[in-house]
Amino acid sequence: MADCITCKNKNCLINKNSTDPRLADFLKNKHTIKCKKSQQFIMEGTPAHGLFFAYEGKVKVVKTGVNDREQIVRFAKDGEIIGHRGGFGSSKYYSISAQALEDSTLCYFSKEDLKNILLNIPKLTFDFMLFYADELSESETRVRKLAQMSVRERVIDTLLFMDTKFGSTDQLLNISLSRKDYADYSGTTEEQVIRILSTLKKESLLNAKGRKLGILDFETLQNEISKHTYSPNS
Amino acid sequence: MADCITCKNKNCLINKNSTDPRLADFLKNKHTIKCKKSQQFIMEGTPAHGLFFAYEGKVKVVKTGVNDREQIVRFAKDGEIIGHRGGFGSSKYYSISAQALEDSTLCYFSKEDLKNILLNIPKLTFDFMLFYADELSESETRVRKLAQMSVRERVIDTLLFMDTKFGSTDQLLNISLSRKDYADYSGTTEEQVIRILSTLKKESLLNAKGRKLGILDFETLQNEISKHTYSPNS
DNA sequence: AAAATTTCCTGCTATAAAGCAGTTTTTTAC
DNA sequence: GTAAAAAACTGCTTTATAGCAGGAAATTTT
Repeated sequence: MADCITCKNKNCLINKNSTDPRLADFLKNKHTIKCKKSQQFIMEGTPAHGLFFAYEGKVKVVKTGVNDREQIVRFAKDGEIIGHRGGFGSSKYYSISAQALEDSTLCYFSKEDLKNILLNIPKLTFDFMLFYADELSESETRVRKLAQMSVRERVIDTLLFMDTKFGSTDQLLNISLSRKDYADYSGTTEEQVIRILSTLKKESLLNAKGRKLGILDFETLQNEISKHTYSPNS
Repeated sequence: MADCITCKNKNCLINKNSTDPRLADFLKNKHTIKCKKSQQFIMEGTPAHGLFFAYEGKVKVVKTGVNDREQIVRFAKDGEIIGHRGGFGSSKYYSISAQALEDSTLCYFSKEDLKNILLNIPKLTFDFMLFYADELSESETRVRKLAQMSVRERVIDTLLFMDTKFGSTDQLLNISLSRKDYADYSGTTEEQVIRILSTLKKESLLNAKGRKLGILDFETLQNEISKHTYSPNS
C-alpha cells in the first residue's frame, strides 16, 4: 500500500495519474495512517494541513450541529477523498469532521505537496475539478431532497443510497450504522428513524439481522420516492 | 463587453487568467447573450453544451421539485459561473435550470472550447477547482442548515445571506424576490415566508418598501441563528 | 458469564409546519 | 388609467414531526 501505481483503488484520482513521472517525488511523500473504528481523524475548525484518501474502510464526514445533532454530509470508501480542500483553498480550516466507521487505512498528502503537483499536472487538476463538480451536483440534489421530501421518504432514500454506495451481500447492506447515523444523514431524529424502520419491517420491505439492515423490496421503495427522483441525474 | 481582459468583473475566473496568451483564441469564441427578466436560459435535463457567466444582472439556479415547489440552489451575479459542469464532466445534461431575476447579460463558452483550455492552463483549472470546492463547502453547509434549522431560522438566514450576497442600499436589499422565491430557497412554503416576514416587521427587525425588503436589526437577527453558525466557516 | 453501558424501541404528548380558502394589495398589460 | 392578473396576506384546520420518558434488547467491558 506504499505504492500508488499498483494500488487496487482504480477510481482514486492519484492512482489514475500515478504513472505520470512528474508525480514520482510527490508519491514518495505519502503517509499511511491506520484508524480504529470510531476514531476521529479530522476535526472541524482545526487548521487544515492536507488531504486524506480512504485506502481501505469506511468513513463518515460530518458537520457539527446543535443539541447533539450532527449532519452527516457524505460517506467515503476505498479510493475516495476526505478533507475537501484540505487547506489548499481559501479556507485554512477543515470545514468538516471525519470519523472511521470501521477499522480503516488512510493515505495522506500535505497541502504543500498537493498544491505543487496540482498546478503542474493539468490532467490531475482537471480530474480533481470534475470530482468537486460531481460532488457539488450531488450535494445540491441533497439540498433539494432535504427541503422537499418527507421524513419517511428521506429514510427510504437513504437506505437505497446505502445499497448503491456500499452494496449488499445476502440481502444485507454492507455497512453497519446506528439509528442515530441514519438520522444524522436523513436529517431527522433517532426516534423517527426507528419508527420508520420498524414500519418498513412490518410492511415486509425491510429486513434486519442484528444491526445489519437488508432491503427486501427495491421496487416498492423506489416507487415511493420516484416522484422526487425523476430528474435526469437523481 | 466583448473583451474579457478589460472586463469589470475582476472576480471572474476567465478575467483572472485572461492575460495568458494561450487564452487568446479561446476568448474569441465567447458569445454574449442578453436575457430579459424572468427568462429561462438553462433547462434542467436538456443536453449541456457549455457554460455561462453572468456579466451583468442576477440569476437564480433551481432544481425541479414536486407540486409546484422548486429548490433554488444558488444565486449568481456579476462574474459568477452558471451551468455547473456545463457538459464537460461525466453528465451530458444540465442538472439545474437557470432563470434571470432581472434583465441580464451573459457570457457563454462552449464545452469543447472550455475543455481544451482547462486541460492546457493549469492555473485556470486550479481556479475552477477551487471554485467548485468552495461551492461544495457552501452547499454542505446548506444541507446542514436545511436539516437542522427551524423555518423561521431558515428565513432569517436567507435574509442575512441576501444582504451578504447582494448588499443593501438605503436600508433596502439590492434584490427583488417574490415570497415564493424566498420559500424556494429557504425550503418552506410561500405562506410560511409571508407569516414570518410579517412577524419580523412587527418585531421591527425588518422593513419593507413595496417589494423590497430591508434589514433593520442585523444583530438581533444574527443572534437568533448564531447557535447554528458558530462553526469557522458559516 | 455477569455487569455495565449503549443502542434500540414504543406510546404518549406537544409543537411546528403545511394546506386551504377567501380577501386585499400590488404589479403588469392593454 | 382601467382592467386583468399575479402576488401578498390572514385566520383556521389538519398533519407531520419532534420530544419525552420508561423499558427491552443488544453490545461491550471486566
